Amino acid sequence: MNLTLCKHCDNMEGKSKQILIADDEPDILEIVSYNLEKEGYMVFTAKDGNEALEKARQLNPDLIILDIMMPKKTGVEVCKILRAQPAFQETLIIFLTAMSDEASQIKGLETGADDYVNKPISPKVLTSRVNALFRRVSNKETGKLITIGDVTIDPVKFLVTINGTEVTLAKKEFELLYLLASRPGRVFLRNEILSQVWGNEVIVGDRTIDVHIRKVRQKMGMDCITTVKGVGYKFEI
Amino acid sequence: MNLTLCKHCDNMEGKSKQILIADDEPDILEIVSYNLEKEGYMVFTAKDGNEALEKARQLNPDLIILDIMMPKKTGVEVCKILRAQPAFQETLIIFLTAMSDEASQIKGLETGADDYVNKPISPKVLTSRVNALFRRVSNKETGKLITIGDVTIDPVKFLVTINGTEVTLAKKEFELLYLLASRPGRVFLRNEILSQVWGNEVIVGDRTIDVHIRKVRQKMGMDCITTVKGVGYKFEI
DNA sequence: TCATCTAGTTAACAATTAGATAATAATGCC
DNA sequence: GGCATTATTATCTAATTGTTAACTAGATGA
Repeated sequence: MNLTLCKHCDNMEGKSKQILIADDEPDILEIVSYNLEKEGYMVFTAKDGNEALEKARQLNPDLIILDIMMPKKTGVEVCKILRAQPAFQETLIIFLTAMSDEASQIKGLETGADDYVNKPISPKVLTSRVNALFRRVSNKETGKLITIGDVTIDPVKFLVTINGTEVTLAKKEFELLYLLASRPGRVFLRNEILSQVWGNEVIVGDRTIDVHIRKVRQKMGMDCITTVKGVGYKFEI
Repeated sequence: MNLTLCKHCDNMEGKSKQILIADDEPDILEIVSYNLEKEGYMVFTAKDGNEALEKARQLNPDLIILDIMMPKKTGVEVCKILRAQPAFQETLIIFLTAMSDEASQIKGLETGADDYVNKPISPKVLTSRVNALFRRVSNKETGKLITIGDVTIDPVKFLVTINGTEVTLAKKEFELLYLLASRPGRVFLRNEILSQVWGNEVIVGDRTIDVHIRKVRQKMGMDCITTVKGVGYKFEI
C-alpha cells in the first residue's frame, strides 16, 4: 500500500515547487512544461490571462510564468492584479517577452516582475533562469548541531560521530536520523517521517522507511532508534 | 516623507542596519523600501544623485543602493565621489542596472561596487542579496590567508602551497578551493558553490562544478576535497 | 490457535549522482 | 590575429544511493 500525503503541509525539503505557466501558444506550454517537469517541478498551465488568474488563486504556486501578450488579460495586467493581493506579494513572477521593447518596458517600469525571458524561448535558458531564481531567493539556514550522549549529528559537516568515531551516512539516512534525533524520545509517525524526509508529493512504499531505518541502525552500530509498533520510530539512547 | 533618526541610537540587537536607496522612479523606491523595512532594515530614500550624496553624508548608512541612471549624477559618479572619502571606504554599495551592458561595465571597471542587481528588480531577490552581502561582510574572511595542515591558500598572492611546493590554480579553481577551505569540514551545497563562485546570474551546467573540482584535486595531488553525494563538497585533510 | 497485521531482512532493481574524458567555447596575451 | 590558457559542455561510465518485492518473524487479539 502506498501513502499519499497532503500537499499543503508545507515542507522545505524536496524541490517539488509548483509552477504555473500561462501562454496562449499550446506548443510553448507543452515544451516548457516538459522541460520544467524534467527538472522536478510540478507544472500547471493556463492559456489566457483569466485562466492564469483563476489558477493562480486556486493553486498559489511558487512561481508564475506569464506571457505578456495573452488573450483576455495581458501578463502585466495579471501580474498587477496578483501583486495587489497580500497572498501574492511573495510569489515569484517571470515574464515571457516577444519583443525587445516589451523587455525594456519591464526593466524600466516597476511591474513587479522577478525576471523576464525573451522569446523565442530556449528551454535550457528558461529552466536555468527558473532554477537561478529559486536559488537566489532561498535563504537556507543551516541546521543545528545535535548532541545526545556520545552521539553528535552535525548537519553543517554532514557528519555523525559516535564517541569520536565518524560514521558516514547517505543523504536520506542522515536526514532520517537528524529528524528523529531533533526530538529525542518523541515518536515520529511514519507519515511525519515521510513528509519531512521525503517531501509531500513523493510517494514511496511502506517498506522504504524500514530499510532506511535498518541502514542507519546498522551503520551506527548501536540501538538508538526504537520501534513503536503501529505508531512510528523514536530516537533514544 | 522620510524619517530622520539619530544614527547613534543603535538598536541593541544590532540588527537594524541603515540602508539608503537612490532611484528616480518613485515606484521602485516605494516597493524596495517596503520590502527592506519588512526585513528589519532602516530605509532612507533619495530621488537623484545629488540627494543621494547629501543623505549619504548625513546618515553614513551601512549600505547604499544606487540606480545607475539617475538625474543630476549617475550612480557610478556618486559611488566614485563617496569612495574618494575615507568615511565611505567601508560602506557597502549595490548598483541597480537596467541593461546588461551596464552590468558588464560595472563588472569590468573598478567602480568600487560590492554587488549589483539587474532590473527588473525582484523585491525578493534584492532583499536576499542585501542579506547575503551583510552576511558576507560580517564573516570578514575576505582576503585572509588560510592555512590548514601543510596547505596554505593565499588569496593575495593567488597562490596555493602544499608543504612548500607551489601549486598553480586557475581563477575559478582557486576561488572554488578558497571557498571550501574557508570553512574546513563544512559541506557546501552545489547551490552555495554556484552562487559564491559563479555568481547569482550566471548560468552554468551541472557538470561544470565537477570538472573544476576534479582539476583542483588533480593539481593539488592530494585528496582534500570530499564528495558528499547528493549534498555537496567539503574540504578536509 | 490461527488469522492478521506490522515491521525486519535481504537481495534485486532502478534511479540518481558524480567521475572521466574529450570536445568546444571563451578569454587573455603576446 | 594567432596561440595558449581557461572555462564550459557533452557524453559516457562507474559508483552510490534509493526503492521495491518477496519473504520471515513476532505480536496481537478474536
